[in-house]
Amino acid sequence: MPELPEVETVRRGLAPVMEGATVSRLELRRRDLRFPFPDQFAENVEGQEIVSVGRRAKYLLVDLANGQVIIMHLGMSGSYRIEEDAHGDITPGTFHHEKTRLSAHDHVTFHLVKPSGQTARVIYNDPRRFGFMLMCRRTELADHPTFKGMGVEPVGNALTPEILATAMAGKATPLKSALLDQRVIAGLGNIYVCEALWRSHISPKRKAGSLVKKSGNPTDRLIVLESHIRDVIADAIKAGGSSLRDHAQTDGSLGYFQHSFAAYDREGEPCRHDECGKPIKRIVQSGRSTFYCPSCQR
DNA sequence: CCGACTACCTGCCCGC
DNA sequence: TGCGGGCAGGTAGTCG
Repeated sequence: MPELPEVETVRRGLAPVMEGATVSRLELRRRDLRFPFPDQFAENVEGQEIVSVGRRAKYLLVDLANGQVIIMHLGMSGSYRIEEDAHGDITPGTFHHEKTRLSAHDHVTFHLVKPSGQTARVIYNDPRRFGFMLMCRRTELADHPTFKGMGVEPVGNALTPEILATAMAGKATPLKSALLDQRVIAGLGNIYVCEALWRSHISPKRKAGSLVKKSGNPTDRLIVLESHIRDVIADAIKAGGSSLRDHAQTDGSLGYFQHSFAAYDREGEPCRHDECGKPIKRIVQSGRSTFYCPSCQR
């Protein structure tokens, strides 16, 4: 499911439940997802208060009071759901997990106790198990291999046309591939790259370097693209992300940005640009589907 | 150093 | 109805 807007939506769902709560138990139903869980994972998490739930690119970051941070990635099919007990639901001696109805791909459960004494469970489900959980000290996060060399966020003011120009100057690689490179922009994925290019009327096949002037400055078209990247990400976050296939938010509700797709997954359907209406085409670039309008994306 | 390709894994959808 | 092939939001490792 997840590119940046979906991960941000998940973060916003988890934060109110997790922040300030203490992890009474971390239940691992297998020894690995895509990678083995960290050594002493449960031991390092159990008993800790959760200080905050953050995000970097497509990663969720759960800060613990002991200075460790859990780095979580949802892969392609990961999702979280929250089960909250009403106050007083749990009588002493009752096991929390007796109330949980687990399904086949529920791999991890965070058993939580809020400051009020209310209990809750945050359950990670991931059929394909491309997701993973890592851990490191907060102070070493920036040097962690996962984040070292990672590019800027396409939210806020971090991304600029100049940054894109620097990254793309002289590159013969297709623009689509350059935009998917997490070392340039962190958090863009296949859907939103296609959408941003469509909004910008720019072909995904164009050479990345063709949007940079000889002086190294961004062309006007690159300036347009940069603003559309930020817009489409902001629009998608506002819509609660995109819910494709079985994905849901932490409360089970669905994002609705997929209804706003103009290019992604619309092969053969008419281009939505005014006075175009030509069919959207699907091609494969570096092994992944690209959807675009050959008529008005140049 | 780069870019292209493959592996990882399950489920769904489509055509035969 | 059943089955095989293709495809899916991701990243990391290998190879040229």
